[in-house]
This record gives sequence, C-alpha cells and structure tokens, in this order.
Amino acid sequence: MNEKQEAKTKPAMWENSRFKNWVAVARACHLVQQELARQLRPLDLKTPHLDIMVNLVRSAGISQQDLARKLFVGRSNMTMLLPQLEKRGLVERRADPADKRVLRLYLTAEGRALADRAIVIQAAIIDDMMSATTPEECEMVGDAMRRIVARLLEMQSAAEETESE
Amino acid sequence: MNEKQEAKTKPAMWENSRFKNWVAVARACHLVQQELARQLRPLDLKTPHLDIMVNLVRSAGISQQDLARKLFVGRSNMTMLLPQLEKRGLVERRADPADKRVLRLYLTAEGRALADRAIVIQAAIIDDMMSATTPEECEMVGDAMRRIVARLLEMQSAAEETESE
DNA sequence: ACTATTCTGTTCAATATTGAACATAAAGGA
DNA sequence: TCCTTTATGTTCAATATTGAACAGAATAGT
Repeated sequence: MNEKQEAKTKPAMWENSRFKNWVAVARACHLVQQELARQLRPLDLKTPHLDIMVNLVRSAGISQQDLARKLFVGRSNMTMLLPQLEKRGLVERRADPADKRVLRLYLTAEGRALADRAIVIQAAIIDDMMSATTPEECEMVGDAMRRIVARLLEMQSAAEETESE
Repeated sequence: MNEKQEAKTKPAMWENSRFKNWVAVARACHLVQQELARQLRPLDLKTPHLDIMVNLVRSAGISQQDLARKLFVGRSNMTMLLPQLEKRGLVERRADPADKRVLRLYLTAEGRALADRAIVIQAAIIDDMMSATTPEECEMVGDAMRRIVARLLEMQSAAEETESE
C-alpha cells in the first residue's frame, strides 16, 4: 500500500528507502571502478581487461561467447578487446578443432603473471573498503545481492522472450 | 593440472568472502544498468541522461561542475551531455550574472515531465528487485554501502593529495 | 593595481560499449 | 541429401567517458 502510493506520487521518491539504499550501492560500485582504474594505471591495464583476465584464470579455454555471457557484455565487445590483449602477448586465442567457429581463450605465462599482480591490487581495494562492514554484514550483503541478481536475470529473460515474440 | 596450479599460486582469491560478495554487488549494479537502459529506450533516454535529470529535479540551478561532482564524473562529460539535452528542449542552461564562468542548469517543463516518467520506470525496477530483500536487509545494505562510499572517498582524496604533491 | 593562482567550462584525441548487419560453420528437419 | 535454422565471431557506425591542454573569469597575495 505504502509502496503503491509512492510509486504514483512523484515528490517522495527520494524517501523511498529501497530507492535511496540502492543509490548508495550504485555510488559504491562507481567509486570502486574509479579507484581500481586508478590503481591499475601503472600496470597499463583497464578494468575491462582485468575482468577478462580474471575470468581466464579460472576458466581457461572458454569461448569468446561464453566469456561475454559471464561478463554480461556483448560479443562484439570481446572482439574489440581480445585482439589488444593478444597483441600484448597476454592472451592466446586458439581455434577449436572440433568446432571451427569458436576461438578458445588462454592466458599466456606473461598474462598470468600480470593478472596475478592486478588481482592483488583489486583484492586490496575490496578488502580495504569492505573492512567498513562486519563479517556478518558482508555476508548478508552478498546474499542479498545474489538474490537480486537472480531476480534481474529473470527480468532479462522475460524481456528477451517478449522481444522475440 | 591447471586447477592445481591455480590453487598453488593463488590461495583461492575466489574464496575470500569479501571479494566474492563484492562480485555479487558489481554484478547486480551492472544488470540494473542494463535493465534500466532497456526500459528507457522507448523514452529515447540513456541512463546518463536520466542521472542528470534526476539530479536537476532535486537541485535546480546547480552548476555543471557541482553536478559532475555529485555524479562522480568528469566536467567534460557534462559538457558533452548537456548540450544534447538542451537541444531536445529538456534542460536549460542560464549564465549566472554574479559569476560569468558558471552555467546554471534547470529542467524545462517538458524535461520535468519526461523525468517524471523515467523516474517511475527506474523506481519500479528498483522496487521489484529490492523486493528480494527484507526491509531490514535493505536498510543494512544501504548502511553498509554508505560506509563503504565514505571509505572510498577517503581513498580518493588521499590519492589526489599524493598526486598533487 | 598587478600578478599569480585557482576555478569553470570547453575542446580534442583515445578508448569502451553497444546493436545491427554480416559471413561462415554447425545442427536439424524434410 | 538439401534446405532452414541456429550459433560464433567480425565489422561498422554511434555514443559515452576520460584526461590533458586550453581560454576566460574570479580570487588572493603582494
């Protein structure tokens, strides 16, 4: 009831606690990205590159498509970014003999070494800022976010179905 | 083989609960942005435009610089985006008579009307996904995030000082 | 009053990201 | 087998974002 009223009446949107609290989440995300970008500058890495490399550490041999899906970005984005990393000798793309369409991705030794250094930096930032929470809070935030992600993925699938119809 | 190497070199960064939980936060933010962008498409609005207009609803007459600071983006970003909104007749930029450097920003009636429609959409998404949390959780997430933001702003100021020195 | 410094907004080049259209490879159905 | 559909990666144009360098206006120190 309260929520429905708020949704209709314009002025009190900022006192909607869900709205207000989410704004804080978005702000935090934005600032983390900026801080990470700043600290990665000496390594000549941008955050999207790090995202890719982090995933390759865990999922060597993944295809570009699957990597894009994991990162929630478009395939074309991978097509743009991966050749850069390949030219720097950080990533290797090997054709899959079984399916000639797919390119399988691997970190080189150099890529792995750089990824390790970058991950240390990223973990340090996260560790620092998350020390503003108690372990219980941190866990609860994570749980809540995983449920929210699940809900958003539902919305996403629903939208895709509606669109294809 | 590959997995054993991982376990040795990196003592499982992925099991660091702070890291893991933050990943969920980042994923949620990313997906919200996408869902919002999709639902704003019919209004021909992008999320950065909405961010600007939302802030102008609350802070009419703000300067470009102050707006950029509120949004944690560069001044040049405002210089790029605002003329677009001005040409569409959604935003007005008036020179400040007291200080000839600054441009003060206002929503037009049309801009206000469009902002209202967009805000309803945004609030609906947030309301939907945050319904995956209890009110207590939602409040706790907000509190934790505000502390994290404060910590990140400290890091930011520290970095700026170090740089200027 | 004058100079140096700071502040506001702009320009510009570089990069990230997206969606649509495309080409090729694989899979499925008749 | 042949045709249709689906999947993977690429190309391309459009847009967002940034940081550095800049011009003009205001401020402070002298």
